[in-house]
Amino acid sequence: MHNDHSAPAAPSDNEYRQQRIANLRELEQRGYRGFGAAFERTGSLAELRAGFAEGRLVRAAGRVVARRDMGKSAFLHLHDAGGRMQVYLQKNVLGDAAYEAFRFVDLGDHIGVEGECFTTRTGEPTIRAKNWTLLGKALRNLPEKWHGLHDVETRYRQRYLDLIANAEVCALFRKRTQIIREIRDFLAARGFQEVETPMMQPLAGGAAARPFETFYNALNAPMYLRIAPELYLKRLLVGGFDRVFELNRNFRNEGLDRSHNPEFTMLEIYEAFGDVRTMKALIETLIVHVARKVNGGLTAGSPERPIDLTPPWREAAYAELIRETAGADWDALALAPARERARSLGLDIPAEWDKAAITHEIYEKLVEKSLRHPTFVTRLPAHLIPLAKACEDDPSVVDVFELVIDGREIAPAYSELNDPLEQRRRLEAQAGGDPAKVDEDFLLALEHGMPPAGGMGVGIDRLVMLLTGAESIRDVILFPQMKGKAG
RNA sequence: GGGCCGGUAGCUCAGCAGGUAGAGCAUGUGACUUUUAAUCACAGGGUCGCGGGUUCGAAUCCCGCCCGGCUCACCA
Repeated sequence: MHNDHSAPAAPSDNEYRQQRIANLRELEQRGYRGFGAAFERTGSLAELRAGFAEGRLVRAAGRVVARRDMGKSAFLHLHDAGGRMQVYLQKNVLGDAAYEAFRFVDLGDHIGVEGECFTTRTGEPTIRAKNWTLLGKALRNLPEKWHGLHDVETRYRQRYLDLIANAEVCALFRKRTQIIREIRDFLAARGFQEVETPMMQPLAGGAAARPFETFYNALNAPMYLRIAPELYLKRLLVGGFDRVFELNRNFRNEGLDRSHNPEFTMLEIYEAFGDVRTMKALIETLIVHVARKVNGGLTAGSPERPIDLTPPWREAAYAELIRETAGADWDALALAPARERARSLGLDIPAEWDKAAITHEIYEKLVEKSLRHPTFVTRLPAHLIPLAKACEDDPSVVDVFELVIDGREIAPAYSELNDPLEQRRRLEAQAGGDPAKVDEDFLLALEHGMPPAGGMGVGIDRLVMLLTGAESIRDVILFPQMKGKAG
């Protein structure tokens, strides 16, 4: 029992909190409301700065993040999500009572001010406050103004502090929002209909992963959080929706690391009468479009590791990439020399592995990681992917691609299997003889006829990592999963 | 799960051949009506992640645990 499931501890107390509560009481006695009502602003701080005009009367609100007190006058910096503005307080302008009361405002408090715009002799656009009002008292100290908040654990656990202290984090999450909006607009403009399918499912299908389990009392039945929306989206293809997509959360009861969070955002797209080639054209156009919109160009990744998204992207067969890494004679090698070849490439190969397993180890450990710029890997071995159609010229490989960028799988796409009899054989094999694990409701839908279709999944968090240069999935999820804190 | 690194004031960090815990910012008091990392003077502030052990004495050494980061492995 490592995790602490008890109720969170009461907030810790300290001298700063006591001091701030005392200041709050002091302000209340002077007629201020500690936690004020709505405050009509002329604009956000960024808008006020953009529309700055000497002598203009404005109303501004924000968090006090810096304060330079000089006796009978003081400078403040107000801060909001998009910008910053300097405010000048003068005793003879505000009057004695309002000026004195301001002594009890702390860094971190939200205030509103009204006053005229002017420029200081150092050239800083500034509001000369005629009056001020308290909008929300802060009872806790903020991270330090200069060094900011570095502690990674605090940044994730108390993201609001990260957003206050680190402007680039704010900018990254704005970009994430923009990316998702561009994707929706792009797909809508091409006739794709956004749909919502169940997140709570009686069987967790459409992928191979451990699901989170819960219990629905009214039905007296177990339920699972979805690991993929795929089987419901295919039911919609049967129903005649010919272009659908869903952009929402999946849940997988697996480990946590730099590229895995138990809940993550997935885009799944299905196009009736298409196949893997229509998906290829779609994803290339989509990512190029989004990169141009949010990055202003086709360079992605981090400055240390730039990625060139200029189309057309490379397309290469799985076997071809293996030969590039393992030798042109790889296909002809017998098991023993193949094992020796793989070991000579630095891989740890157990003696009992067959050649297909060794080949895939080379792909995962050497080939995939070396594919920095976008590459469509096609014609994967059929045994790896049970839900795709076989290639017509070679039944040992399937008609799919995996889009790999910066060594990470960004989007797999298939020519979807629409043969209900074949689908039943594969699902029954996957269920390992347990009929309760076969999604009969899905098979019933398929038996009513699903058109041929191209389908694709796009890991949105990983796409955001690519377009922002983030190195951890935790940097692109506002509230990433963390272990419970004990001790 | 293995290895390595880390957790000290609200924040950023020093201190670790064992000898009563430090700095900067922030906070408090005082001075200052164009500052912007404001400046000047003085002051307060700590369960050194948690629990054991060794020792006259532990932030420091040893053991266990918690949390985080990197990395390898595993799973998909």
